[in-house]
Amino acid sequence: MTERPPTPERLRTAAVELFAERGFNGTGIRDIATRAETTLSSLYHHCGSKDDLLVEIMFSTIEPLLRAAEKVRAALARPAEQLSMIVEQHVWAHGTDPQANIVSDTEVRALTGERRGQIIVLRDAYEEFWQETVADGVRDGSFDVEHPRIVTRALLEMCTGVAHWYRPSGELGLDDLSRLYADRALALMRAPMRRTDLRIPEPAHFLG
Amino acid sequence: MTERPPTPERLRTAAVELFAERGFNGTGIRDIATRAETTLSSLYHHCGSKDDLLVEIMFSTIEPLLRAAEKVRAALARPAEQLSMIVEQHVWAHGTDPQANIVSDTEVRALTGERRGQIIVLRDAYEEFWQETVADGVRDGSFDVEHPRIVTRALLEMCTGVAHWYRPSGELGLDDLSRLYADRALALMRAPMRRTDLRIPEPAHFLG
DNA sequence: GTCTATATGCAGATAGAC
DNA sequence: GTCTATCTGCATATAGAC
Repeated sequence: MTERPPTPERLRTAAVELFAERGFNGTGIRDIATRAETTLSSLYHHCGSKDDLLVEIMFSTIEPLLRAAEKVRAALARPAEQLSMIVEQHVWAHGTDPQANIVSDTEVRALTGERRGQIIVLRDAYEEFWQETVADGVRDGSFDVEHPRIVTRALLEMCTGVAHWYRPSGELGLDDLSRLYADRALALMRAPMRRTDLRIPEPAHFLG
Repeated sequence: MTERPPTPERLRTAAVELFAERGFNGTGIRDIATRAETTLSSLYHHCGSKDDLLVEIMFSTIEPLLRAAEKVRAALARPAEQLSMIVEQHVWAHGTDPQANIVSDTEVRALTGERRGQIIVLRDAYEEFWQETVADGVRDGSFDVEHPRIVTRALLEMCTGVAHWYRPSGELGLDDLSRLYADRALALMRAPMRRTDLRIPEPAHFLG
């Protein structure tokens, strides 16, 4: 028999689902408590305010991706390998937990003040890994891109979009999908090689 | 001297700005009336309910893009030209009125029932033009894509992302940016030609 | 840790004068 | 067409018993 997860976990899951479906401002704290099969007081006891809950979700979603990107740049040598790897990680993460990633990507505007700033710093640092990787590839001639900052942002948005439509029941599994995106990232950069020419770890390798 | 626009226009502009900045559910109807320098009753008089206002914004934003895509397929012969043209239109529109497009792309979830369905039908019809264009290009050998439906969706999301960061003061004007995206769309499809090899109208040509 | 009950304020929407 | 005043309900958050 499958046990019911503990209350804090149920609350977090319910919040992620509802924030993703209806948005942060479209979700009431009673909705969250009800879906988690507990009470309002229990929510405040475990999670603090509604804002706290959102920040926790965002932080725990973005931070592992940032760490994984750091590891990629330390572990892999060539820009094409690095870019493929961060693309695959990103797509894999967005396909594995689309809801948490939708929330992290779209609800920054619901935050204000210092906490908003902290999340934006995190997100910008993450984008900067992509930017540096592409810039390296342009420098060493692997990539052929005239406006690398713009094209990199375009790539990032293309990969993030996976969270909006991916379903495990679709035509591709998540590993194949990740490789497909990595291959198309190379195409976007007009790189001479294909994804199949590269040997890199599985998407989840650095996301531990 | 610059005249102040008429009340209905001021209300619409204020709603677009606020919905884009704070989201539909994060915006109060009093905020809209205040920013438009009028009153709550005036808002209801001109625009109907808050939902009506959102639907009107979405419809008037998506519908011109849909019509323009129709015209492209009727006016241009080759898939590479068609794809470049719809990419440029899309990027140009998203750069020209980023806020209305952000609202249209992200606030569908705020609608319910029939009106939600109508907007989704419109949006899906629009995406289908992209899908058909890419499919045609794969058929006639212009494009080299294994999973065209997935890659097309990726392309669409990449182009839509422009609304989130483009500012006229940036490194590229809107015409150059549109051409850049069209060129990268061809790269994404592993098409043999570049944007500069094609002769197509200006981005706004079919958006009249 | 979880419950019921409640404080407080703002949301969308409308009435009716001018 | 635009105003002021107001109806009604739900939002976030907390108090205090068990």
